[in-house]
Formats: sequence, structure tokens, C-alpha cells
Amino acid sequence: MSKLPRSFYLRGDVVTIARELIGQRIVSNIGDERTTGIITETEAYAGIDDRASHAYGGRRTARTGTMYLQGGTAYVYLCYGIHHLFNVVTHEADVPHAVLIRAMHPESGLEVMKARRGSTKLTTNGPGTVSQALGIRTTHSGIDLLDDLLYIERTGIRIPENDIRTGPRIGVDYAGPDAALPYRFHIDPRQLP
DNA sequence: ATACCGATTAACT
DNA sequence: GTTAATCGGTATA
Repeated sequence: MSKLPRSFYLRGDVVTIARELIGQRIVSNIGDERTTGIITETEAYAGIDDRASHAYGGRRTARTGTMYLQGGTAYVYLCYGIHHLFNVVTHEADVPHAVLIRAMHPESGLEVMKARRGSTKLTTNGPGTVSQALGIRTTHSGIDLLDDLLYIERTGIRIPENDIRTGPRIGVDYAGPDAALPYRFHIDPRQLP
């Protein structure tokens, strides 16, 4: 299968993109190890009007500046001083939309991912664990997802509309009315082929 | 220079 | 269900 093209990321509707990323494959070649997984959970962050977004109100700093790059860029930041959270930037340059990858179903490179996670069991539910398994760190913020180090490829997996669950985003209670927006999408990994 | 806090996780009860 | 861990980013001065 092939890398998602630039045109996929440049589209304007970040919520649609978040839904469409479910079932696609993340490929990481970080550390010369190929590790992959199928995306099972995402959240959309809709730019300067979204109180849950780091870019709310047009905020643009050394960290959040990455979100203002063109669609198809990786935005990685440190949360709670410990967790590296991986996001996919969408929309054209200067419009800071992004999709947070919250969970994946591990596919290949299982032993490498286990070793990175430092556990005999391999769990990749939660944005911090996904990044850790794939070797993604804040140093990767700003890299192009059309290069070969880290990218997303189309799987062709067809997921019935009814199998995709929708709900409010996790951990954004501070966002007032925007905390209730149905911008989270996920599936049960057992529904994957 | 200083103070506050988070798009979380794992290990508890 | 609860809570400690942990530190860079951000705002304020």
C-alpha cells in the first residue's frame, strides 16, 4: 500500500480526516527499526477557534508553531513532563489544525516495541504509549510525513460506518463548551481484519 | 526569574 | 474508583 499523499492532509475538514485515519497504518523507521500499527483512535483539534487546541486564539510559540506548517507534518509535544504525544498536522500552512493519534493495534516490530515500552506485555492504547512504542519523541516534531522516517499509509481496510464510535475528547475539561464536541473517533481492534 | 500546570499513565484501593 | 510521578512550555513580572 502507499503513503497517504499530501492532498489527504491539505484538506480543510480536520474532523473528517480524523475519522478517515482510523484503520490506516502508521509506519515508523525510527532507530532503523520498522515498527507499524493500525490506527484505532484519533481526536481532531480544530485550530484557533477550538478552546481545546494549543493554537486556540491564534497562539503561536516555539512549540505550537509546528501546527502552522503545512498538512502532513508531525507535531509532537511533551505532556505531563513524561509523555510524547504524536499529532498529524492538517490543512494548508498557517491554519493550525491537527489530529492526535491516541491508540493503535500493533502490527509489526512487536519485539522492538515491547523493548521500548519496557514491558513483556505490549499495550498501545493511549497517546503516550503509541509514541513510545514507535520511538517518536519531541525531536521528531516538524518532520514531514511524506518522508520515509515516519509516515502513514493507506491500508484499504474498509470499516463500516457503524463500527466507528464517536464521542467527546479525553482530558480537555478545561475547554468549556468545546469539551463536549464529538471530535474523538475509535474502533474496537477486534473489528480489524 | 519565578510559578503554575497539562491533548497522561501505571499502580494502586 | 484514586493518586503520585514528572518537567518543558507558557505566562507573568
